Amino acid sequence: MKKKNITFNDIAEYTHFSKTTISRYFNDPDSLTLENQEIIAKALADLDYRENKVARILANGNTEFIGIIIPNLFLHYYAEMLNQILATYETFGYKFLVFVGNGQEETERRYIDELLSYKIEGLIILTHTIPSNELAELNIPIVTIEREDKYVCSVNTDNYMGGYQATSLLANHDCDVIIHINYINSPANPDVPAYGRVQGFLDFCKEHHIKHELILKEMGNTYESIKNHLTDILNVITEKYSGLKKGLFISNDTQANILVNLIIRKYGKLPDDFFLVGFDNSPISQEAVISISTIGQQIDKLAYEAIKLLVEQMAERKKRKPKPLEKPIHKVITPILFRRETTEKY
Amino acid sequence: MKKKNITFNDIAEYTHFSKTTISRYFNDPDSLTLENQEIIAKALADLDYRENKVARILANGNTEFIGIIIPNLFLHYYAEMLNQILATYETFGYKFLVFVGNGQEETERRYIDELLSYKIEGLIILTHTIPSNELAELNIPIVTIEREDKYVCSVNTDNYMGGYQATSLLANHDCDVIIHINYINSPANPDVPAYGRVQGFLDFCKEHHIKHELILKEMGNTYESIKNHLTDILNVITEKYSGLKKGLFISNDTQANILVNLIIRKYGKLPDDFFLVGFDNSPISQEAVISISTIGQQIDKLAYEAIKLLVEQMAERKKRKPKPLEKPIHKVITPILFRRETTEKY
DNA sequence: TTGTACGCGTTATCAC
DNA sequence: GTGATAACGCGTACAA
Repeated sequence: MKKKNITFNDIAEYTHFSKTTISRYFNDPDSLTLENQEIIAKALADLDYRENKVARILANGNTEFIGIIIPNLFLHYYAEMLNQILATYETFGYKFLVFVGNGQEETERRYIDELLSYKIEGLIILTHTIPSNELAELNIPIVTIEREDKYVCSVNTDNYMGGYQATSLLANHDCDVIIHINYINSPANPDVPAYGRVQGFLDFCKEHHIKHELILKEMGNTYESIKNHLTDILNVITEKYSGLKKGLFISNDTQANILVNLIIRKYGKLPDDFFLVGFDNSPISQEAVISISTIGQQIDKLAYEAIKLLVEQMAERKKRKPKPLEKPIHKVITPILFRRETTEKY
Repeated sequence: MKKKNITFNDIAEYTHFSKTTISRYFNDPDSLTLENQEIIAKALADLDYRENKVARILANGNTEFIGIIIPNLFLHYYAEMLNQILATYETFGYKFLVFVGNGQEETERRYIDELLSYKIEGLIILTHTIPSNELAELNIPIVTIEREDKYVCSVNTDNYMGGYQATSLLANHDCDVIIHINYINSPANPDVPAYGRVQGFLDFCKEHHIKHELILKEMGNTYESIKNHLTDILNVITEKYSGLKKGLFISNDTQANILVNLIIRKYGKLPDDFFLVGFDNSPISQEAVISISTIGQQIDKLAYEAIKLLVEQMAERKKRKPKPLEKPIHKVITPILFRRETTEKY
């Protein structure tokens, strides 16, 4: 179909060099004389040559592809993470093949197969679906971000410190009782990094002998569902801890915002006995009707370190005598506390 | 490096068939006897064969790659659009190579070159950077979404209808004056689809002889900057149209939400003489302290129709005698009105 | 139904 | 500095 592609052969004929020399022009130009470089450069322009990396892949095996499987782009956290990951192209030059997981193992296995068939050099996993021991068996450089990571390399936020910091902030405001609302289903799943938030909360409260309550509740994915659950929780708390200064540590800003709105609609303002800290530093935390104090994950750093860790593994693999990692590397990124109106009042 | 890859050759040796037969097993299995299919299937499992699509690309030219250049993933609109585009993998099977543009033409040209070097079969453009006449010259199937599209195929929301609907809703609530706040810089750039919103607003007001004002203002990209601009606008409007029922049509939900919050902080509630409609149906419009009426773009349909239109072009190109489009196809998707508390009150 | 031989566009190896 | 030739792994006439 259509007009023939210009290849090294055409350039070679046109310039009376060999294919090899044309190839060298791209991969090791200094090995050619300057004038020959110019001749070839001119030929490329004359013939309007466009490089074909697919052929290069077949010849040398380097696709420069990284595969990504991400749970969704609905949550700002994931969208921003993907954004930051894609931005590393400027630094590392790797191209990204992106799939959005749907929570079903079989589907995600299909995605991984598809990615492998394109000879990706490494894989970034953000979904929680496939256990890390299975991922490890893929025998390809892998880095996970904020998920169960026992058998693979990973980059995570220091969730424990985040939980500790959030609780500490509420304690500093002399809250009589501190309540942590988290959506993780099981209280006993320490493999999920986000569980660290719970532990940080619990440890701080115990160490400082602060009255506290842990509310673990799966609230569903729709706004209505979350709102209804939080309405119930708000009513219970208000009654149960009436007269006490209440510190609320909510495990993400979306829910924190919904809770703040419920409070505003109930009282017209944030009552003096309510203090609130979210998690994530989503845009919503800043743009809420009352700006929300929150623990921010350094998404740019998480993304950068993840790709860096992946690139290192990929580079190691290309050596003649690659030595595989003895055990997975787990990097930890420090979270940042943002003090806003829900704790500092206004 | 490492253990050799299993290829069709290995399978052929193992099964005493030829490479061709193995190839046929994948591309036209029915041409083999059932028992031979089973023999090969077993061999594939025994040797743990993994297919190599890169080699297939080189052989038959079909990469099944689509390139995407998107402005950012910060705005929910783009994140959701990317999500819906990626989701079409299940329908059409195309894989996506994604780049985030940064507004600089040179950078985006580099991205396009890189994409072309991987022999993408089609290109989806959401950035506003490179003019469509230049895109058209790439001589590859292209579909743009909600951007200037004079010389290329595109899918857009019916922005004119959206603007008309929003204004109509405000008029139905007997607003004395309707004000449209839009961030597009120039009032005279009808090539940008979003300009249709302005035109729809103006036409409705003129047809129905409604007092109106058009506020076009570049507000910057930071929350602080937008808030400051909107604070000024709110003060001016409040004073200028004191005593009148005011209908505000804001060109996106993020800004609408910030404006609602400013109003709530000023009055504690949405005063009876304020009515408000946003645009986009972002999650924030539903989750705002007072849920915001808005014009929703059918992002799923936009994405699906864009890929469908692209796939059709790509298919046409593979025919022995492809006939190029005489002129670009522009599809239009109807927006949907969501009535919420900022107009229906509560 | 199955096999042979060649092409896809580049890189790697070894010569000169 | 430069060139000839063989990979890389699969698809596809054409033949049998």
